[in-house]
Amino acid sequence: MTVPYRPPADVAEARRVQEELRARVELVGPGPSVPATVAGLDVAYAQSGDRLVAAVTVLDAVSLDVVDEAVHVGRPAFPYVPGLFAFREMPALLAALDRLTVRPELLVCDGHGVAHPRRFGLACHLGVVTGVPAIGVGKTPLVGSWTGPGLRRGDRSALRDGDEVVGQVLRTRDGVRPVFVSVGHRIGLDEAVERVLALTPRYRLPETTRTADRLCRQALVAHDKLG
DNA sequence: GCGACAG
DNA sequence: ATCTTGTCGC
Repeated sequence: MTVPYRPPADVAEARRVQEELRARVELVGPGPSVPATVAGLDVAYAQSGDRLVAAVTVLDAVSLDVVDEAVHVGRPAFPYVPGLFAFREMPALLAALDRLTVRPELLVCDGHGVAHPRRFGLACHLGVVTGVPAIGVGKTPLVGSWTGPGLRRGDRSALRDGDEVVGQVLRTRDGVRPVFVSVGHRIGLDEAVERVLALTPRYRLPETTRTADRLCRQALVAHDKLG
Protein backbone atom coordinates (compact mmCIF):
# COMPACT_ATOMS: atom_id res chain seq x y z
CA MET A 1 0.00 0.00 0.00
CA THR A 2 3.08 2.18 -0.21
CA VAL A 3 2.30 5.26 -2.25
CA PRO A 4 4.57 8.18 -3.15
CA TYR A 5 3.34 11.48 -1.81
CA ARG A 6 4.60 15.07 -1.93
CA PRO A 7 2.98 17.84 0.14
CA PRO A 8 2.16 20.97 -1.89
CA ALA A 9 4.31 24.05 -1.39
CA ASP A 10 1.42 26.46 -0.97
CA VAL A 11 -2.34 26.96 -1.11
CA ALA A 12 -2.39 27.57 -4.83
CA GLU A 13 -0.55 24.34 -5.55
CA ALA A 14 -2.78 22.42 -3.14
CA ARG A 15 -5.86 23.60 -5.00
CA ARG A 16 -4.32 22.62 -8.31
CA VAL A 17 -3.61 19.14 -6.97
CA GLN A 18 -7.23 18.76 -5.89
CA GLU A 19 -8.54 19.96 -9.23
CA GLU A 20 -6.30 17.45 -10.96
CA LEU A 21 -7.01 14.44 -8.77
CA ARG A 22 -10.77 14.96 -8.53
CA ALA A 23 -11.14 13.45 -11.99
CA ARG A 24 -10.00 10.11 -10.58
CA VAL A 25 -12.77 9.82 -8.00
CA GLU A 26 -15.15 6.93 -8.64
CA LEU A 27 -18.66 7.51 -7.31
CA VAL A 28 -19.81 3.91 -7.50
CA GLY A 29 -18.57 0.64 -6.03
CA PRO A 30 -17.60 -2.65 -7.69
CA GLY A 31 -20.97 -4.09 -6.75
CA PRO A 32 -23.12 -5.31 -3.88
CA SER A 33 -20.09 -6.84 -2.23
CA VAL A 34 -19.79 -6.35 1.52
CA PRO A 35 -16.28 -5.59 2.77
CA ALA A 36 -14.78 -8.10 5.20
CA THR A 37 -12.50 -5.58 6.84
CA VAL A 38 -13.06 -1.89 7.50
CA ALA A 39 -10.43 0.60 8.58
CA GLY A 40 -10.81 3.67 10.76
CA LEU A 41 -8.35 6.55 10.46
CA ASP A 42 -7.77 9.43 12.83
CA VAL A 43 -5.11 11.86 13.98
CA ALA A 44 -4.34 13.39 17.39
CA TYR A 45 -2.29 16.55 17.82
CA ALA A 46 0.11 17.55 20.59
CA GLN A 47 -0.79 20.73 22.47
CA SER A 48 2.13 22.49 20.83
CA GLY A 49 0.59 21.68 17.48
CA ASP A 50 3.94 20.72 15.99
CA ARG A 51 3.55 17.00 16.41
CA LEU A 52 0.84 14.50 15.60
CA VAL A 53 0.06 10.81 15.74
CA ALA A 54 -1.89 9.14 12.95
CA ALA A 55 -3.66 5.89 13.72
CA VAL A 56 -5.38 3.26 11.64
CA THR A 57 -7.42 0.42 13.07
CA VAL A 58 -8.79 -2.44 11.02
CA LEU A 59 -12.01 -4.05 12.17
CA ASP A 60 -13.74 -7.25 11.17
CA ALA A 61 -16.81 -5.85 9.40
CA VAL A 62 -19.14 -8.30 11.12
CA SER A 63 -17.89 -8.67 14.67
CA LEU A 64 -16.35 -5.17 14.74
CA ASP A 65 -13.36 -6.66 16.55
CA VAL A 66 -10.06 -4.90 15.94
CA VAL A 67 -7.89 -7.26 13.88
CA ASP A 68 -5.00 -4.94 13.15
CA GLU A 69 -3.74 -1.47 13.98
CA ALA A 70 -0.83 0.86 13.31
CA VAL A 71 0.35 4.35 14.23
CA HIS A 72 2.80 6.89 12.89
CA VAL A 73 4.31 9.84 14.74
CA GLY A 74 5.00 12.87 12.59
CA ARG A 75 4.37 16.54 11.96
CA PRO A 76 1.54 18.38 10.21
CA ALA A 77 2.45 18.54 6.52
CA PHE A 78 0.41 21.66 5.78
CA PRO A 79 -1.35 24.42 7.76
CA TYR A 80 -5.02 23.91 8.49
CA VAL A 81 -7.03 25.59 5.78
CA PRO A 82 -10.72 24.68 5.36
CA GLY A 83 -11.00 22.78 2.12
CA LEU A 84 -7.32 21.80 2.16
CA PHE A 85 -7.46 19.81 5.35
CA ALA A 86 -6.33 16.56 3.72
CA PHE A 87 -2.86 17.88 2.98
CA ARG A 88 -2.26 18.28 6.69
CA GLU A 89 -2.76 14.65 7.65
CA MET A 90 -2.22 12.72 4.43
CA PRO A 91 1.49 11.85 4.84
CA ALA A 92 1.07 10.56 8.39
CA LEU A 93 -2.05 8.58 7.52
CA LEU A 94 -0.35 6.96 4.53
CA ALA A 95 2.63 6.06 6.71
CA ALA A 96 0.33 4.42 9.24
CA LEU A 97 -1.47 2.54 6.47
CA ASP A 98 1.87 1.24 5.26
CA ARG A 99 2.45 -0.39 8.62
CA LEU A 100 -0.68 -2.50 8.50
CA THR A 101 -0.46 -6.24 8.09
CA VAL A 102 -4.09 -6.63 7.09
CA ARG A 103 -5.27 -4.98 3.88
CA PRO A 104 -8.52 -3.09 4.67
CA GLU A 105 -11.27 -3.28 2.03
CA LEU A 106 -12.83 0.03 3.02
CA LEU A 107 -11.51 3.22 4.63
CA VAL A 108 -13.77 5.21 6.95
CA CYS A 109 -12.31 8.70 7.18
CA ASP A 110 -12.71 11.37 9.82
CA GLY A 111 -13.78 14.14 7.47
CA HIS A 112 -15.69 14.59 4.21
CA GLY A 113 -15.46 12.96 0.81
CA VAL A 114 -17.17 14.73 -2.09
CA ALA A 115 -19.10 16.95 0.33
CA HIS A 116 -16.34 19.46 -0.30
CA PRO A 117 -16.00 22.79 -2.19
CA ARG A 118 -14.14 21.10 -5.05
CA ARG A 119 -15.65 17.65 -4.43
CA PHE A 120 -12.35 16.30 -3.17
CA GLY A 121 -12.21 16.02 0.59
CA LEU A 122 -9.92 13.83 2.69
CA ALA A 123 -11.86 10.63 1.99
CA CYS A 124 -11.55 11.15 -1.78
CA HIS A 125 -7.89 11.95 -1.49
CA LEU A 126 -7.08 8.87 0.57
CA GLY A 127 -9.24 6.69 -1.64
CA VAL A 128 -7.74 7.88 -4.91
CA VAL A 129 -4.17 7.76 -3.65
CA THR A 130 -4.45 4.27 -2.17
CA GLY A 131 -6.98 2.83 -4.59
CA VAL A 132 -9.02 1.53 -1.67
CA PRO A 133 -12.77 2.27 -1.45
CA ALA A 134 -13.35 5.10 1.03
CA ILE A 135 -16.16 7.01 2.66
CA GLY A 136 -16.17 10.26 4.57
CA VAL A 137 -17.96 10.68 7.87
CA GLY A 138 -17.91 14.24 9.14
CA LYS A 139 -19.15 15.39 12.53
CA THR A 140 -19.94 18.88 11.27
CA PRO A 141 -20.75 20.22 7.78
CA LEU A 142 -18.29 21.88 5.42
CA VAL A 143 -20.54 22.61 2.47
CA GLY A 144 -24.19 22.08 1.61
CA SER A 145 -27.60 22.55 3.13
CA TRP A 146 -30.27 20.13 4.28
CA THR A 147 -33.58 19.92 6.06
CA GLY A 148 -33.60 18.05 9.31
CA PRO A 149 -33.73 14.26 9.04
CA GLY A 150 -36.10 12.41 11.38
CA LEU A 151 -34.98 11.76 14.93
CA ARG A 152 -34.65 8.00 14.71
CA ARG A 153 -31.58 5.95 13.88
CA GLY A 154 -31.44 5.42 10.15
CA ASP A 155 -33.33 8.61 9.27
CA ARG A 156 -31.50 10.66 6.66
CA SER A 157 -31.86 13.57 4.28
CA ALA A 158 -29.91 14.72 1.26
CA LEU A 159 -26.99 17.11 1.74
CA ARG A 160 -27.25 19.48 -1.21
CA ASP A 161 -24.72 21.94 -2.56
CA GLY A 162 -26.38 23.85 -5.35
CA ASP A 163 -27.98 21.30 -7.65
CA GLU A 164 -25.86 18.42 -6.47
CA VAL A 165 -26.51 15.87 -3.74
CA VAL A 166 -23.07 15.59 -2.19
CA GLY A 167 -23.93 13.44 0.80
CA GLN A 168 -26.46 12.28 3.34
CA VAL A 169 -27.15 13.78 6.73
CA LEU A 170 -27.58 10.61 8.75
CA ARG A 171 -28.96 9.97 12.21
CA THR A 172 -26.90 7.05 13.47
CA ARG A 173 -28.66 6.78 16.86
CA ASP A 174 -32.04 7.91 18.16
CA GLY A 175 -31.97 11.55 19.15
CA VAL A 176 -28.28 12.25 18.58
CA ARG A 177 -26.85 14.90 16.28
CA PRO A 178 -26.56 13.54 12.75
CA VAL A 179 -23.28 12.79 10.97
CA PHE A 180 -22.44 13.82 7.41
CA VAL A 181 -21.78 10.87 5.13
CA SER A 182 -20.30 11.31 1.68
CA VAL A 183 -18.62 9.19 -0.97
CA GLY A 184 -14.86 9.11 -0.89
CA HIS A 185 -13.97 6.67 -3.65
CA ARG A 186 -15.26 3.49 -5.29
CA ILE A 187 -18.53 3.25 -3.38
CA GLY A 188 -22.08 4.53 -3.87
CA LEU A 189 -23.73 6.94 -1.45
CA ASP A 190 -26.47 4.51 -0.42
CA GLU A 191 -23.92 1.81 0.26
CA ALA A 192 -21.81 4.27 2.22
CA VAL A 193 -24.78 5.05 4.45
CA GLU A 194 -25.43 1.35 4.84
CA ARG A 195 -21.83 0.79 5.93
CA VAL A 196 -21.96 3.62 8.45
CA LEU A 197 -25.13 2.22 9.99
CA ALA A 198 -23.45 -1.18 10.30
CA LEU A 199 -20.62 0.52 12.18
CA THR A 200 -22.86 2.36 14.62
CA PRO A 201 -24.70 -0.31 16.64
CA ARG A 202 -24.20 1.64 19.85
CA TYR A 203 -22.68 5.07 19.45
CA ARG A 204 -23.11 8.11 17.23
CA LEU A 205 -19.72 7.72 15.57
CA PRO A 206 -18.56 4.59 13.70
CA GLU A 207 -16.65 2.02 15.75
CA THR A 208 -13.81 2.47 13.29
CA THR A 209 -13.53 6.14 14.15
CA ARG A 210 -13.78 5.45 17.86
CA THR A 211 -11.06 2.80 17.93
CA ALA A 212 -8.72 4.89 15.77
CA ASP A 213 -9.36 7.95 17.95
CA ARG A 214 -8.50 6.07 21.12
CA LEU A 215 -5.40 4.60 19.55
CA CYS A 216 -3.86 7.87 18.37
CA ARG A 217 -4.62 9.63 21.65
CA GLN A 218 -3.10 6.85 23.65
CA ALA A 219 -0.06 6.80 21.37
CA LEU A 220 0.34 10.55 21.74
CA VAL A 221 0.48 10.27 25.53
CA ALA A 222 2.91 7.36 25.34
CA HIS A 223 5.14 9.33 23.01
CA ASP A 224 5.18 12.33 25.38
CA LYS A 225 6.31 10.21 28.31
CA LEU A 226 9.25 8.92 26.35
CA GLY A 227 10.87 11.25 23.86
C1' DG B 1 -17.64 44.06 2.10
C1' DC B 2 -19.05 40.30 5.63
C1' DG B 3 -19.50 35.85 7.46
C1' DA B 4 -18.49 30.74 7.11
C1' DC B 5 -15.11 27.48 7.23
C1' DA B 6 -13.91 19.07 7.75
C1' DG B 7 -9.93 18.43 11.68
C1' DA C 1 -7.63 19.54 16.35
C1' DT C 2 -6.77 21.24 21.54
C1' DC C 3 -7.87 23.97 25.88
C1' DT C 4 -11.34 23.60 29.68
C1' DT C 5 -15.72 23.00 34.72
C1' DG C 6 -19.45 21.85 35.73
C1' DT C 7 -23.59 19.54 34.76
C1' DC C 8 -27.36 16.58 33.25
C1' DG C 9 -28.68 11.77 32.73
C1' DC C 10 -28.51 6.64 32.49
